[in-house]
Parts: sequence; C-alpha cells; structure tokens
Amino acid sequence: MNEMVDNLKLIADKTRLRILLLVDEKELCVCQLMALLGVSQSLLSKNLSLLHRTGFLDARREGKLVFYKINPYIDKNKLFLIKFLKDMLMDEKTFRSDIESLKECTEYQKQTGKCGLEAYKEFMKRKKEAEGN
Amino acid sequence: MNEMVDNLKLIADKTRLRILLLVDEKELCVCQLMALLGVSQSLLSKNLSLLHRTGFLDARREGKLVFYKINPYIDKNKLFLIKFLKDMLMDEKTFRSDIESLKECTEYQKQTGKCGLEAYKEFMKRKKEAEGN
DNA sequence: TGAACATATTACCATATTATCATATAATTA
DNA sequence: TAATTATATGATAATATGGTAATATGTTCA
Repeated sequence: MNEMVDNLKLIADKTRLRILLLVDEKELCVCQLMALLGVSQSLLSKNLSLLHRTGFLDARREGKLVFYKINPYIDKNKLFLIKFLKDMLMDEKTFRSDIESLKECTEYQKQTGKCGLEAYKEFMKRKKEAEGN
Repeated sequence: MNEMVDNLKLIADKTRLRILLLVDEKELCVCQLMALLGVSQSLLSKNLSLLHRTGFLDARREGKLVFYKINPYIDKNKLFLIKFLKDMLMDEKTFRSDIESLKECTEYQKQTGKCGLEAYKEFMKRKKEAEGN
C-alpha cells in the first residue's frame, strides 16, 4: 500500500506525468524535454533524477546529451500505472498536444539533423509563431 | 491533465486511498471507518469532507451517524482510478486486512445489532487480542 | 587548454499538506 | 433541559513540495 501511495505521489505532478507519458513514446534527451515541456532546466533535471532514483526512468549518456526512457526493468505497478493513465488521457488536450509536438520535433530532427537545446527552442518558436496565425 | 493530476493527488494518500477502497465495498459511517482505519476522528472527518467536496464521496445522515459511499454520480476518471487501484491492490497486505476487518465487523454488527464507535472499538480490540495469540 | 554546451546539484523561499488539539455543531437520550 | 454520542471545523505547528537562481560537473571542440 505504501509503495503504491509513493508511486501515486510521484505521478501526481503535471511535469512528471507529462515526462512519463512522453518518454513512454520515445527515448528523449533533456534538451528535447525542456523544449517540449517549456519548463526550466533545473526543474526538469530535478524531476528526471527523482524519477530515475525511484525506478521509473533509465538514463543513458551519449556525448553531451543524456537520454531518458522508461526503465526496462520498471516494476509492474509503476508500468501499469503509466499505461493506465495514458489510456485515460488519450483524448486529453495537453497530452495530445505534447504528443503532436513530439512527432513534429522528431520530423524536424530527421530533416535538419539537429538536436540540442537551440534546435528545439528554434523548433518550438516556429511552432508557436505558426499557431499565432 | 490538471484534473487528472488533482485526482491523483487526492488518491495519493494512504488514509484517503483506504477510505475509498473500503467505501467502494460498502457504505460506512464515520465511526466504523475510524475503528477500521485506526486514525483520529478529526483527521478522518477532514479527509472525508475533502473527498466529499471533490466529488468522490456521497454523504447521508441517519440520526447521529453520517454514512459515506462512493458518489453515484462520480465522474468516470475518478471511478476508473478507484477500480484500477483496487485491481492493483487486490493481493496487497493492508488492503486485504482492511477488507477482512470490514467483513468481520459487518458480521459482528449483524449479530449484536450494535453500531456506534464503542461497538467498533470493542470489536477491533477483541480482534487484536485474537491476533495476539 | 579554454570556451561553449548539456546536464546536475545546491541553497533557498514560498506555498501546500498533514496531523493534532481544542472547540463547535447536530442528534439522541435520560 | 442537560448530558451524551457522533461528526465537523478552526487554529496551528511540523513537514513536504514545487519552483528559481546560482553554481558545479561533464563533454566536446576549437
């Protein structure tokens, strides 16, 4: 029970929930998440290391970048919780928008070969301008 | 998303989670919950009114007693969340024990016709003594 | 090596949450 | 009506949490 309550507490935060749902789609580096979520680097990093410490995420460094994904050895309670929430939020606005941004970012990355924070900021900036029309 | 996060926050508390799982089995009054959960009256009452305010619970007064149950008009996200957690916790120790106590209490209530706080305290006391053997 | 970039960590503050004590209200019963 | 039982609420203290700013660490590249 205590374990489940701890899991629920970890997931009961907008930033962390969005991280988990995004990273469940595709392994992502910090700078990508930063651009996608629009949160500060330190807040993001703090939440990532929290989710890492508690067994939700797996981290892998590749050069300057650190990539996070769902821990392949994640325990079942945690995994089921994530999958359940994904189901529940399937049609929810913020989630849909996050997933949409992720797809567009991935496409942009393929075309330009750019990753890194600036590339993502640039991408998000363009996107916002486009939405402004 | 924000709504889901709020629901998760409400459920991410041991006392509240236990309340919801118990009350999903059977309508219960405050004194019954107090004995079953072993928490203070004011803490319990606060959590009950919180769960009531936020649409999880329905309250009904019958004389001195106030009975709580799952709000029959509860929204789907909340209900699914409760059912999901119940599934996940099916074999969990605290949950099994709570359910067991609930059944025994209900039986005791049928036999003795007693409700009220004292009856439940008496019941829980006997139970603990029995476990002590 | 040093500059630049990506990420992590620390220190700190504001706010939120949890639990408790005391007290208030509501209903029943003597 | 006074006492009793059941429940709710307000004040408050202790702790936890979310967020930011500053700084540190690690990596690459000129």
